[in-house]
Amino acid sequence: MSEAPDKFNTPYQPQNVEGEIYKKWEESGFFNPDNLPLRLDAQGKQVEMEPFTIIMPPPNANGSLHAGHALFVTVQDILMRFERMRGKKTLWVPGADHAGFETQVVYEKKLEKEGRSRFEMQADDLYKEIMDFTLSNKSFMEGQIRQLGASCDWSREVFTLDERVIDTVYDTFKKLNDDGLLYRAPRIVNWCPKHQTSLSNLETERETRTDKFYYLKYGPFTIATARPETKFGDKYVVMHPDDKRYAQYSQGQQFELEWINGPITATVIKDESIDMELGTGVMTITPWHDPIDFDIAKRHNLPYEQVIDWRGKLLPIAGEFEGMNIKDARAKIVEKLQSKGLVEKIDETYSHEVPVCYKCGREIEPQVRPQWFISMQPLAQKAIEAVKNGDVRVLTENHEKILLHWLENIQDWNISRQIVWGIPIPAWSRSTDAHGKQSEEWKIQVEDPGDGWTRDPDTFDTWFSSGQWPFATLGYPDSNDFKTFYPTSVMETGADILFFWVARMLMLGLYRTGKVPFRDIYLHGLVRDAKGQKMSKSKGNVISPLEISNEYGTDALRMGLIVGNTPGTDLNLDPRKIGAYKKFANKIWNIARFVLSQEHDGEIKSELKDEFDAIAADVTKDIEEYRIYMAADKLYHYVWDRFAAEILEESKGKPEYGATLYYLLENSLKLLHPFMPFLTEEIWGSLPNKSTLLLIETWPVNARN
RNA sequence: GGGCGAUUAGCUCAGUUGGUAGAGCAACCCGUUUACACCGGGAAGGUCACAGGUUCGAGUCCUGUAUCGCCCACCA
Repeated sequence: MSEAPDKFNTPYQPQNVEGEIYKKWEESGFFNPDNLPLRLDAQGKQVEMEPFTIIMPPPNANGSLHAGHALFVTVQDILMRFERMRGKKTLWVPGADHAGFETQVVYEKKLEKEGRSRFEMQADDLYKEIMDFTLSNKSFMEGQIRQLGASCDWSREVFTLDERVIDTVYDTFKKLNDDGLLYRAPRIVNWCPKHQTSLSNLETERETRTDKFYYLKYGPFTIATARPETKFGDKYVVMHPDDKRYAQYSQGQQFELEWINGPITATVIKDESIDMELGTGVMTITPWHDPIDFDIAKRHNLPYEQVIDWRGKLLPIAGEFEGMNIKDARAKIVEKLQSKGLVEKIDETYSHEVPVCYKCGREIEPQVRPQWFISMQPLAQKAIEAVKNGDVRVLTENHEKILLHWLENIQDWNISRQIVWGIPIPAWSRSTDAHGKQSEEWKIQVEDPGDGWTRDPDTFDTWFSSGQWPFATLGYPDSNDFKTFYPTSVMETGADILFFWVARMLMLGLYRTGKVPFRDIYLHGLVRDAKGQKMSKSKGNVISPLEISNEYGTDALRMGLIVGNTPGTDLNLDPRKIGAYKKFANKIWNIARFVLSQEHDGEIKSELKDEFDAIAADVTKDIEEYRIYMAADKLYHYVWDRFAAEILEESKGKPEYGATLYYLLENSLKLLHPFMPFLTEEIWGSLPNKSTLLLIETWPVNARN
């Protein structure tokens, strides 16, 4: 009888081995594709290694990793370890995201707690403070990614504010300008009065509200509005040209009327965008604070005037209401309208949707502000083609539909943000006075053009730079890495950032490099709590993956995140399920203990080998086709129900099984390694005659091609 | 308003191209004969939302209904 090493006398204790194992892997250098051992064919000739690349979605360096991070690290690590063992030249590029607005919001909350405010700080000081905050979070976060077992190449780690990333972003901005796809224009933007910045459409959410709907007398008309506080400057009344009720009024006709702060002159406008069914079929317009009104004003070349300031207070145009917060002002204004007999009726049950800031929930105040916009349609068109002709494949099919639908209805993208934490926009302006006409001249460049020029104080939307991540990280256009590893193999990320990030990467990648940035898009769903509720701090149901890892072991956490989790659908993370896989880890541990106590002599039983090889082939196919949840489940059942429960029991007292047991153990460890890397590596080190790491062992099934 | 999805055991969910329903947890009975009590054995539990259709055969494909959910959108 052989003896299993002493460590097998106690149950498997992940906390004792994981740190050491990770250190061994990292020090081996094999996370770096340049150091991988050469593969030789049967004739001893060196085999050309096919690249396999994943760019890790860079976690926001503003806090701890959450369950979603643990999920993507696990999925990607499984693919990387699988392909590495299959002899591919595997590169997994880790990163960290400065996460512009997101991080600034986190930092502002911190400032608030300290009784400070960013609006009282110098931009440079604020920037420096957030940088320190971000960098310390970044190194903290890197430790957590290691704890989850990520076999990524730390020597190639990229931060979204690295110089070469910024340079790439600047080049793209300039190219967009040169190609006529960039414009600066006063447009209605989504303005958050709390955060004092504009936001893209994706950064707003909708809330259904029941508000009062006021029917106001406007000269001979009745207009309906939910926002009387915006109506001070309304001097145009608009109706549909075909509306018979108002046929007697003609375009441009003027009339006098008594309004909130006195008599005004109004003008009739006919516009086909008016819905005759809604309200009274007549409305006045507030072009500065409403997108529809803005479009009407633009079509008819009407002036527009700001009524509400950037902090949500009324401007002098409001007369006696100047300086009031719009919320407080509404009731007072209605009171005054009522006293003047201008309120016809009030509908108390008007239900509508209002846009709110996705961070603070405050109502968005549409404001006109000159911003940088990208004309998205030409970019989207290329992306649509790439999806349709299969250059990029989307998992799953329903996400492909969602993506295409969004791309087909794309809107121009506002990439200016009025925050300091981000990449400064490389644009300079000066006003010129040509022929008595004031106008603004812009230059797109990083260097100061000289006297009289002022730099745009805004920064880029983070997603504009993130959208260039795959080619920026790989050193487009000249580096060897770019030539070797681009297009990358898989983009694996959350379905919730399909539009924010994946779609933008696809469009900008195609635009800059002419190639798709990734071949496959693998989207995972949201990680919810055991009951299927969204995790949130306020509910107190947030499950920290690191705590789970400490309690049950990283391998158990990984299995719990994978099994039963089909791509694209949400996953409920139940600690009890993780507990089940902790038991599985111990089961494998004890299988090893038993097998190591046997002599490994004799013949390998061919029917058991064939049976195993069939499972191995099956599992291989599952991983190749991204059914990793199924591969993990199959291994679980083979190892427990077949190998341990039947084969092992059958072998007791029969020494001729020795070689078979070793064969099955060794190869099971290989198959399990991508899923449960720590445990399998630890056992591998205890097998006789094993001097190399399991990390770079050869996968038991040949690659398909 | 438009789009996408879900409905399978008490709970949470799998079920790859259509071929007599599966897991984890919970609940029930039994068992400490040296791999493992982080265990073993056994039994129980589902008209696969509903109604039609295609098929020799449907949880799986098609149509409709109901309920739930998600995403997108400038209705005053």
